[in-house]
Amino acid sequence: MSHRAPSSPSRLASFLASRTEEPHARRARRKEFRPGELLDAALDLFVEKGFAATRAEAVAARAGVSKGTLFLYFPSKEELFKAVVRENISGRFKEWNDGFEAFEGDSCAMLRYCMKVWWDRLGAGRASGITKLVLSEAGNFPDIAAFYQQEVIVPGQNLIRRMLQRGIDRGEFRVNDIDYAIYSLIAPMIFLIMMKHSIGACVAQGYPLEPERYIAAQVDILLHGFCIRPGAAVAASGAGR
Amino acid sequence: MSHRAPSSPSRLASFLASRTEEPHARRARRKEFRPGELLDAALDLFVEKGFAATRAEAVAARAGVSKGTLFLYFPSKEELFKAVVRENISGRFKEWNDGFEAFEGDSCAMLRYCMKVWWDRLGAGRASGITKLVLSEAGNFPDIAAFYQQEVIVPGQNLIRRMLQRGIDRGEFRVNDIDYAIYSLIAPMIFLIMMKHSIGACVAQGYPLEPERYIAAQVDILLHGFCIRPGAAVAASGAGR
DNA sequence: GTTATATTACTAACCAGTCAGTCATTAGCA
DNA sequence: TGCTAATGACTGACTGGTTAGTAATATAAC
Repeated sequence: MSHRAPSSPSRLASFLASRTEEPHARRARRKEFRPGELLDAALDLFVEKGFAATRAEAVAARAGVSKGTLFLYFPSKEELFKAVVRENISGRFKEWNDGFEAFEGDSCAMLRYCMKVWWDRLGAGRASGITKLVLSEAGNFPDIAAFYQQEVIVPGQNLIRRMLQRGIDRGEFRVNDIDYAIYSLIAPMIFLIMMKHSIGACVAQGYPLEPERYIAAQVDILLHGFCIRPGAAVAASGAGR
Repeated sequence: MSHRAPSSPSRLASFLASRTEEPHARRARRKEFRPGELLDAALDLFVEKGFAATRAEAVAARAGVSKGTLFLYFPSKEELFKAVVRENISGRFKEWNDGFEAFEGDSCAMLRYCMKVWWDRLGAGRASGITKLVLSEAGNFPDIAAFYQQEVIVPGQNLIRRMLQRGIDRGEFRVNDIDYAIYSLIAPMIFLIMMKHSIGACVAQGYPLEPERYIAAQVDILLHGFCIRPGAAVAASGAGR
């Protein structure tokens, strides 16, 4: 239990390092690695069980330390969670913004590209479970909701808005109500996240919802709604994948 | 606390009845009213706090009884929850099916009509909070998830599928992938529910998401994607509202 | 007075966060 | 090189508080 094998590359590195240096170290002093290992364990458990149902002791155990050590590095469960969000989501916005700024090509292709990038970099990984967690437990933890709102939701919506605005400015998108058109992109993403981390993950359905196929279907419909020349653009970008 | 004023019409009726019949009845025997009052209180609290965070004692207190009485009528918290679902959701499917069967008119109008009916009868009320709850806590309560799956999700998806099939059969909808087109309808509904009962309800945003406007925007985009003659149908049904 | 209904007090089990103490490590010294 | 003292990372029992469900007791209704 306390000497379980690590599952991620970064954890593997420090694990092997500690093994070779100190073959039996049950109480090894590894100050520099603890925060990262605790964050990694916390992400796993928060995604699996949610915030309220994740026990601090379980996080510590998964990181190979005792509960006391967890509270040595993070002042509370809530601060631990915020650190997980910063590590896995908000800290990566700059990279996504740069990718958006650098994009060249028509806006239909950009929309399709963004959905794919979103899935590859966020949706498909563990981090999307954080979004599910926040939506699920916002009502019971208003501080977390407010934190997530300003740290993730506001920047995310700004990015999508600028993407739509680019399409309008270039004369490629026909959008009546830009404030609500944003949700046409967000809703399918949120739904996919909920399916992946909720009902879809625990009920043995006959239909496991293939993400790529789902995204393709949603994007096709969105492009019919947004694009001024949908037929050409949809066919072109569809062939490009 | 135990004699708080009731907040819904049905509860008001039984409350007044008990007051006039028995002016001081602290321990009145009202066997026939208890289950309904408990279910009503449970719906309120489950929607407000979720399943895990709702305390059995709070449900009992809101219904004006002690905790022991709650367990006299429902063998466990989980059975109480299932009874709430039957009372508020699965018990109403027949009515919705009948409404669908009786619909006359083109399929674009039907799609628009169904979204509106869904919002008026389910989304706008307390019952939509149950859907949010199940999606939020499915992972921690697999029995509840399985129950909801067969009791609500399967019948609901069947209804939507038949609606799309009707559009295809009548030559009004162009749908490539009917299994995934279903999600194009479900995703905006689920997203709206999550906004209403999660982040949207607890964070003081500048944008409170007007449901009717949101639904109108989504339906317009869907009709552009589905309808074979979107221009005419969208304009016509849009004018009809 | 009997019975069905309702209450209260209880059990057993949880869990975040604390703190007094342990022990691996290292700095200082001979 | 070998010994001792000081450090601080780490531990786990403990506190104070929580809650689903039960059992003994009380009372309303007939």
